[in-house]
Amino acid sequence: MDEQHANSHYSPSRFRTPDGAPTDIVVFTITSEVKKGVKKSLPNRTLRVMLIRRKQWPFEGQWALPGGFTRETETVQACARRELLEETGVSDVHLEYFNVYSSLGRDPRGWMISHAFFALVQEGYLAGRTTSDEASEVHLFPVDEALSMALAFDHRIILQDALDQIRRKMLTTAIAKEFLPEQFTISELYQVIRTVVPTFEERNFIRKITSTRSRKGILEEVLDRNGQPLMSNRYSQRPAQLYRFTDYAPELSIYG
Amino acid sequence: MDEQHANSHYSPSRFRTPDGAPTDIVVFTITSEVKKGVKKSLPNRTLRVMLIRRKQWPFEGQWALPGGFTRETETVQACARRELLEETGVSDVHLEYFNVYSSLGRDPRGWMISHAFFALVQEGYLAGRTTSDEASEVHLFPVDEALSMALAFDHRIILQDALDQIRRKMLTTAIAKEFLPEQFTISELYQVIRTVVPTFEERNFIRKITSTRSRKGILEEVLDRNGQPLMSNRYSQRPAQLYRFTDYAPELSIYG
DNA sequence: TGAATAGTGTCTATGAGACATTATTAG
DNA sequence: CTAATAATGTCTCATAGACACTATTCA
Repeated sequence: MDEQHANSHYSPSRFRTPDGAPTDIVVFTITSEVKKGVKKSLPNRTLRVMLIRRKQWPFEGQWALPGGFTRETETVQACARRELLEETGVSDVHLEYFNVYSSLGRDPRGWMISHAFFALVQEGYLAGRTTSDEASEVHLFPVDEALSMALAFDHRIILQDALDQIRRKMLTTAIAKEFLPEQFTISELYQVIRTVVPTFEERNFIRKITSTRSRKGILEEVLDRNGQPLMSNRYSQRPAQLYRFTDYAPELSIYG
Repeated sequence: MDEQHANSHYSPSRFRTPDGAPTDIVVFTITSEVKKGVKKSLPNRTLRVMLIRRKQWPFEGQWALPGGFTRETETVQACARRELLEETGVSDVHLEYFNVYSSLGRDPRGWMISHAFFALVQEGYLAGRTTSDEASEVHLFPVDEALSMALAFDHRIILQDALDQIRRKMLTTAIAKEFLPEQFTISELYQVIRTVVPTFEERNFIRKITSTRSRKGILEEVLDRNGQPLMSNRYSQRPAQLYRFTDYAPELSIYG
């Protein structure tokens, strides 16, 4: 294990080294329920986070974020991607590093420096793994509910930080697309934003987002083969124009 | 060293653990030189980064970012703050974590997961420590120059990432204040922004930044004891109004 | 026809952007 | 007076924000 430390100039090996570099992954998803008894209407959407009930010490029986220990053969990003695949079965989703947690005593097993990621996953991708069975070892909790629970380790803090991050990014980047199909209506987009950031409110949302000049084209209209506007009536009587995100990322500034 | 691992349920201890958790600190500063032969005029400003010449293996003799190994008695943030104080003598400056670096083989000494911070320091705070003596072991390089050098480890990548970060933050937050005195003129602010983000250009900068209604007060005018506007003629014949940053942080959004 | 969502008309005040012009002071 | 920076005048057009109104389709 110490073959790489042969060089006598290497002083840090005289000190204690970390007992592990785990990753913690905050998996967010938005679930949709159709309003019952109503005709075609927009679904009720809920921002949820995936938690796993721990089976062993420490924090046995408590809910915790999924994650695991980084191996010497992988980067922390690769570890997060591997753990996400192992625990949820999903790959090719938005997975982003956001902070490190190293407070003393955060893990009774020893000196653990944890790297926290958030993942944004479509509800459909998690099919089967997260039944509504409350006795399950894996469950999707509404974020508000999860924040009020006694989670393992410092996972409540990590969850809160992750939530702050995706709220900021929801308004300043196009990550809303991670919760939407490739083609969507303006109302769907608005609903997704509001589900993550309840304080967001724009009366004339459709005006602003579709006024090409100012937004410079964050969205573009979807056209069919004949160049005609493509509409959807999935959530409404009257068909609505479908849009998709472009690659354009506007630069934000407080100065102009 | 293993007394905390007594519990038999602790499986990760069977695996190899990291050989260290170093921090790397990208210390940015803006140096000013008065234009010679001119009367009162704005100084030439340069964004610089602090590098240290390594004295031992690995990368002996090459320039590297300051930093050091995290101890078991401190968080990585505390480590960064301690190293910054030890290597530059400064405390109470803006120090911010921005990324983790764990690619395989990035450090020939072993499995090192490095935590990267950037610090924003006023030129005056570094007095004495960074003489213009090229033979010194510590030197402030213009950022462009540093990026073209063969730095130790993956420090060129870390430096580039840090630069991207502060460019983004310069435009979306009030970190410009870290490079300015508490009271400053609009021209000084504009110069600082342009030094960090050369592509930034606003013809009517003073109009936008001082139109209270739109900016909702990022800046406020400094008044003297009699409630009269306080002016400065440090850089100009005609005295200019002094401003300071308020606590207001506008929320940015691509949607409205 | 009513419910539900989609989308437009219209008005005002404000802001962005461009450029010319004036103001203040040192030397 | 000139150099150098500070600041305002003025014009046009776009956008924000508010709110009323019309449009489309299903059941």
